[in-house]
Amino acid sequence: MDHLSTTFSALSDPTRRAMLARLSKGETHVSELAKPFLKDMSLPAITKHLKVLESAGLITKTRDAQWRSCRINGTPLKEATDWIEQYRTFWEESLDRLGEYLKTIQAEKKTKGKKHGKKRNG
Amino acid sequence: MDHLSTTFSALSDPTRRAMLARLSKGETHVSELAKPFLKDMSLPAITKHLKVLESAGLITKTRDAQWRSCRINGTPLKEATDWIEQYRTFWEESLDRLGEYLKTIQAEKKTKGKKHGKKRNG
DNA sequence: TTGTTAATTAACCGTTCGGTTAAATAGTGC
DNA sequence: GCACTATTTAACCGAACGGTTAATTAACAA
Repeated sequence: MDHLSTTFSALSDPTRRAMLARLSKGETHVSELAKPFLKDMSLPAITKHLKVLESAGLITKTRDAQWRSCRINGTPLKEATDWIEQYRTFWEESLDRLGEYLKTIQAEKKTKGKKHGKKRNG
Repeated sequence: MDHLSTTFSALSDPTRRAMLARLSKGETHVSELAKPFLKDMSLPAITKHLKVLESAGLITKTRDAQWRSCRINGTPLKEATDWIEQYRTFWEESLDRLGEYLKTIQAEKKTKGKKHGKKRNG
């Protein structure tokens, strides 16, 4: 699988995004990182999620005695955001269109207001 | 599946990203959009990909006689990029670290330069 | 060396994914 | 109505996904 696909795929799971959210507040070892999720799933499940994040390059693990410390790595996120960025016009454009639309109905309201002798905001 | 997961999942396939790339150059109907992919897969496969993009809200389809015209919609991309944005520090931080590193080796070079009577840029 | 804790691996299971082929639906035009 | 084009749906298939439990590895500590 290509790099970008791996990144987006890794980000497409809420558990993994929650893990990144936790790691954004600081480095931790697996069992501490696991705590909030152990109500919902087993430790092996967590190991798997971490492996997905790691092979996407979104985290790195360092051995610290019997603990594995996890740290977030932003590089793939930058690549993802750079890819999305090329489509920026498509959400700014629609905001523009929304602006146009609002102007249009505003104009219509004014016209109707005049017709019906009703007026709003000048 | 939550909105963000659906979006990232839709973006995690290279065929679908290629389709968005094509659509970013303008609206087209399915069969024209399909052309570059028909070497690699069948039309039903393309229908499926388009359905994934559509249910993620990344495209909208409008009926035009017997053709379905596809148009890109940026809104989910904005949501995705907004989510990623909160991690910006994690790639800028590493660039900072790179900066620090460069300054360090620059300083070292200067020292060495003085030692060897070599100097660069003042 | 034996026990304890941390984490992973192995083997398995149901569901989803990305593809296929064949059939069905829908609109155009003679 | 019939043929043609555009597109989707149905049914199926193997591989990948997200989870499980049980067993294994690895480091520390008594």
